[in-house]
Amino acid sequence: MLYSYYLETYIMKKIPNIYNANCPTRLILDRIADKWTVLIIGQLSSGTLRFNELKRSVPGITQKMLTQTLKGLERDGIIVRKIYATVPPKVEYTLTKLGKSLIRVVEAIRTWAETNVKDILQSQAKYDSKF
Amino acid sequence: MLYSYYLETYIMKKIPNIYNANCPTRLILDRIADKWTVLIIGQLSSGTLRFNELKRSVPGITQKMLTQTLKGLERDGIIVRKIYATVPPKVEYTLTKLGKSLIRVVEAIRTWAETNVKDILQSQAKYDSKF
DNA sequence: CCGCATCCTATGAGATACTG
DNA sequence: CAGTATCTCATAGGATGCGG
Repeated sequence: MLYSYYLETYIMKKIPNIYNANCPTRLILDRIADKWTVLIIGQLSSGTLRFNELKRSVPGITQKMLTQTLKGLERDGIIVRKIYATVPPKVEYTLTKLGKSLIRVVEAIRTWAETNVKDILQSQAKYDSKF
Repeated sequence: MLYSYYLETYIMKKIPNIYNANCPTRLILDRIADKWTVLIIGQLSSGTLRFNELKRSVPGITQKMLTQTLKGLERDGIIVRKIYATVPPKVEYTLTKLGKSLIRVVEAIRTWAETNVKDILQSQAKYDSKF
């Protein structure tokens, strides 16, 4: 079941189906579109961080959302979680190779966004002024 | 107010602040991460379509979400809306130049997603099997 | 044909309090 | 320190019915 999309498209040689909720593009969009994911990856891009270091470096994030997002990222293989059985406990989060390659994707989006933000904001202002 | 981010970063020469909700990257992520936006842009990439043509070509979309998404895209200057004062009414939607350039961004995401989906799904399966 | 208005529900996400 | 658990509220999104 987990592999249904993969089976469909890669093994059975069908074309990717963007309308499928398991479509890779949708999978990635849903992940990076998350409110906090990009911020967390941004912080980890400079190196390993502990839980509370991350919490402090991402302004406004709650413990719940940090935990939740980190779990999802670990599940996707984008970060690794290393636990030290010390007192007090210590947990480190590091980007994997996969996670590091994701930085470039976000950069591409940022480049497009920054070159076009002026047009978009102007279009929005023009649209809104009609009402 | 609408231009606050733009003023801050481009006119006042400050660096982009990804933590600001008006940050261009966040603006674009929020737009393309929308459940339907990518699908609609995908359909329009092959040419102009009418409202009900779009509705039929995007399986599962409701009238509400189609209207809502199209409005947002028009507001952002990504599509243009042309109304024909006929009976029955006819409304056509077409990608703007800006909208067409967005296709390439989505393609970049798709490329990354498709090259890495296998690893991600395997990581997820491995993670889930632990519990 | 192309919507808008309304109601309803599920999920997302913040605040708060508690534990190994 | 690094979480979990629960409560609550806001929003997104689906279903349905009406209107120009």
